[in-house]
Amino acid sequence: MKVSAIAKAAEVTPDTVRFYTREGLLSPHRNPDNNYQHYSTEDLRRLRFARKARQLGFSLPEIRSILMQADDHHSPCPMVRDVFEKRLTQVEREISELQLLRNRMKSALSAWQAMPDGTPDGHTICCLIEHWDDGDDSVLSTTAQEHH
Amino acid sequence: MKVSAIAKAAEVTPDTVRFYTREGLLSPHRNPDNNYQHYSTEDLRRLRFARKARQLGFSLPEIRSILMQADDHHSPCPMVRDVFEKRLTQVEREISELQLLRNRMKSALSAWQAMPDGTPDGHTICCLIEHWDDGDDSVLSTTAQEHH
DNA sequence: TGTTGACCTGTGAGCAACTCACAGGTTTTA
DNA sequence: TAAAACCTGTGAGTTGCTCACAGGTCAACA
Repeated sequence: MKVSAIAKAAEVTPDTVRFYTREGLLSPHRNPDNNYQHYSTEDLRRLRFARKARQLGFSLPEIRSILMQADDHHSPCPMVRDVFEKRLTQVEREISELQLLRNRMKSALSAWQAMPDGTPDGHTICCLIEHWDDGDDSVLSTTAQEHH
Repeated sequence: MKVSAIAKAAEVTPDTVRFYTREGLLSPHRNPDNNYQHYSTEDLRRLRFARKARQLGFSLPEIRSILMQADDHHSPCPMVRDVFEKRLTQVEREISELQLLRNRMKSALSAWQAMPDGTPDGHTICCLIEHWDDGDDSVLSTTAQEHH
């Protein structure tokens, strides 16, 4: 298989395939005639595995070490269970932080219903935000940093 | 105020202050004697405003344009209401995607209770992940990409 | 007066996981 | 035979910081 073929088979872009190859997750061989990469069905399995693992929240370095352990005929499963549980905890924390944020946004929004827009007068920039009481319990300090 | 002073007053690091200055959110003047930056209380207000807006999920470009509108004596509030509502929608979508992920992780975890670890045999990498049925409704495709 | 330490300066790289653009070589199709 | 569609690697862009570096400035103490 060439890049586009394996990419289509795993439902990713050719760029992602090339990226994973650079990162050492896939090891195609090269056709000396035209310098093209050739991917085996083994590579396809690895690629699909990597995508599944990504969906479960594993990082690329984590996935790489799982693959390398498997290459050495060591079972990566205990490590997987471990990282997986840590990730689950993380997901639950993210959820509750986002729920907190949502609640605060909703109450801000309803508080704003009553407020006029106002024009900046040199003392206030946007009253909506400045007068928003963030009730900071400092649990949220790193929350909203990673949205799209 | 010098960098460290304004940073402490707004509870951020001096690096963040310098970064925001580079990004044009703050406009200190410079002491020609020693080349140091001097921040006014106006800058402090802007910095605090920016942090509040960040907590609410505004991006730096968004914050910059709010500040610029305010500098021009146009009220940024209508724009704020607009972006804010879009952001709320986004937060709610993120929450439900994360909840979906959490549920799938939990059921995977309990399914794994019964499974042995197994050693890679060339046909399987890590049975835990490979045998995980992701039940992909393609709503999750971009979900787990932005954690820590 | 010297020197130690704490501060300041700007710039450039690093993070994560891609995505896109570029310039050039190859293969397929009309 | 020539255009279209593919392949190659590399380098930069994304977001919001954070950290490192090399060098300049300043206050205090011996």
